Amino acid sequence: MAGPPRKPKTSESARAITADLVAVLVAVTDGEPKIMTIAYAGALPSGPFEFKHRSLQSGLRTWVEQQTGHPLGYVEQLYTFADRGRTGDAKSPHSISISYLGLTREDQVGPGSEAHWSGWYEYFPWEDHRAGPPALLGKLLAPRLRAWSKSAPSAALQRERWQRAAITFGFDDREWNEELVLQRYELLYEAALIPEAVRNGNGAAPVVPGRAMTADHRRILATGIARLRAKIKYRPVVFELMPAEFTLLQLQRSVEALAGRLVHKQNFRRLMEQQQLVEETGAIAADTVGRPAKLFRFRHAVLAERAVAGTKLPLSRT
Amino acid sequence: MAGPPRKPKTSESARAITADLVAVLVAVTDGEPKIMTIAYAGALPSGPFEFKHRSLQSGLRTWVEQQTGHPLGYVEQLYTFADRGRTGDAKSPHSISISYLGLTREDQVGPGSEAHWSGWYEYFPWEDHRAGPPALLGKLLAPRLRAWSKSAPSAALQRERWQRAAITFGFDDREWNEELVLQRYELLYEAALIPEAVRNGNGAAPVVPGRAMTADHRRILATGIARLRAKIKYRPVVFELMPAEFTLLQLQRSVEALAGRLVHKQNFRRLMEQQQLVEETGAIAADTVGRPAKLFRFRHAVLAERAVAGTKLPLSRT
DNA sequence: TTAGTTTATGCTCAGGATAAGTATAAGCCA
DNA sequence: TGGCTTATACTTATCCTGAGCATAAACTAA
Repeated sequence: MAGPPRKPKTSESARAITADLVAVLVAVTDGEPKIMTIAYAGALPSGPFEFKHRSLQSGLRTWVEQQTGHPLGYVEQLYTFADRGRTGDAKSPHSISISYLGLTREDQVGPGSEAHWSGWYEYFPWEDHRAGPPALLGKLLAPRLRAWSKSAPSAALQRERWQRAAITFGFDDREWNEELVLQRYELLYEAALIPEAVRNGNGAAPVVPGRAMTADHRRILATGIARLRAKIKYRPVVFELMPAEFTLLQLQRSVEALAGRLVHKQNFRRLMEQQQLVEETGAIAADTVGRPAKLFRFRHAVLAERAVAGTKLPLSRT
Repeated sequence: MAGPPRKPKTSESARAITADLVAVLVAVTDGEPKIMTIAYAGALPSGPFEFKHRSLQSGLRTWVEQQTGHPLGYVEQLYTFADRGRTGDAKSPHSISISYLGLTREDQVGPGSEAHWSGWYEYFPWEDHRAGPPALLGKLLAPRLRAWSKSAPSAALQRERWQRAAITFGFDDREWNEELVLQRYELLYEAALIPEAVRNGNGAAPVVPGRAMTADHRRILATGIARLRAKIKYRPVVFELMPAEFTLLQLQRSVEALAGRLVHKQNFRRLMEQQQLVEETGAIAADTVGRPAKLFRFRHAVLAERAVAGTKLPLSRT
């Protein structure tokens, strides 16, 4: 091991990169899904990963808790991105983004910082089907995507494009699949219908409603929403977004907020009951309209009792 | 923007790290699931991520194809790890590992290199339930885990430990859940029953069968197996592991190899049929025992026809 | 006081999916 | 020819799921 001191390995530094942590922090307030944003709602909170952190996850928790002043509950890794030119500057240090999904409650977040809660449907207006398919789907997206399909060089490609659009957006009487958030975003990106896709010049292409974000943050957000929409169907994660006590309707509204579609009330209750995910607190909800509802709490025991709790959602077809 | 030339930002380099790509490459040959290994079956293939690669995924494809001499089919990101001390050497450059799952066929892999195909149940003997629960489950694992449970400081903790063991391994007449590969590995790790957990000194603790791997490669493998076992149930990915033409029994055997458990033959065929995942080639399989079977091929059209193809598996309870 | 509105909660029903079993067909080989 | 193996068709019982009907319990406006 002894020997002449060596020069620092500069060849190594050619491969050196930096790592950023990006968080999709979700809360549901008054039946609306929110995400934490910075930079005037134009970016997701992110910070550098430093090696004083024990692990990626603890690094994320550390700075999120610094920013929000409150411990983070459920955390799950989403995806790692590292496309060259992500930052648009070839000279800038190359960076890898490791994204996470985190669940909290809005009222747990302290003041200060530039953090801000934004409704997530501001970024994806076409994803909210709680009041039926949004008008912009048929009025705006369908014709634009049809035009994009027609612009393909061959007839086969034209059909393929429209088929993809129809499947992901539920055109031509197909069913709406709320989990295809990312596929829809990527299709719109490919069709150059959103600002991120036409950012670097290329003229001002026609653009569809929905707020944009820096870099690929909106793509990360789409990934997070898709993951969460899939997860609530087989894991009891909704409860991370609920207060300690809640009525079944409040719980249902939260699920509907995330899924972007309505569920059948009676079936939803039947499911909650037979899976024993909740238990009555004995109290009755105050300040409500209509017949008073029982208050419930999450049965934390289920997490220990079974490994996978199938929290199926009775989604309405209408 | 003009001004005196600045010194290179050495403060930045404090955060500099390197990124490695690690691959779980899966094939199924003669009804046995295999993974590609290097270093005498003691490590997963891995390589540095360099920024000449356009993206993480293309970086992976590039060096996998260099090593195996054949293009890679299905690829999916698994997880990104970055725990400090992963390498055990605090002075070594900090590194992030981004792991991928890739599906191929063994016969597509060219010669040369130190690559080698190993049966994945060599690393996880307790995961193969095709011939019923392995003997070592009741004979070895149950008593060891029972002892570990008993060694907990409090009665409550003791109960909790055994409950976790029982749930993940299916003790006490619980059902075996083939998807909990990672949870089982991590439990054994926590109980210090596998070499990786007692590697850094700590004396020679009792150890359970199953080949170990360098660093956290066996954990990554467990992640990959778990992901694949979950995925075959709702996405038609098995076909990536099959030759162009196959009999339904061969297809079934591949699924069973991955899932580590048997499926009901008649129901399996019904499912394949009604989901229209395969179509007859018209030919009949040669060199078989028993009644000759029709040959089938994957209907690639389904990938375009629907977004999510529910390839449910009719798993046997017996 | 009553009709109307809102939410809560109990119950039924039909269709589909699923697990499992029975039965028969079609090859081979001793 | 009988026995073995695999292929393939069909049946049955059960459970899950979506959907709707009906009733209860509060409030409010006429």
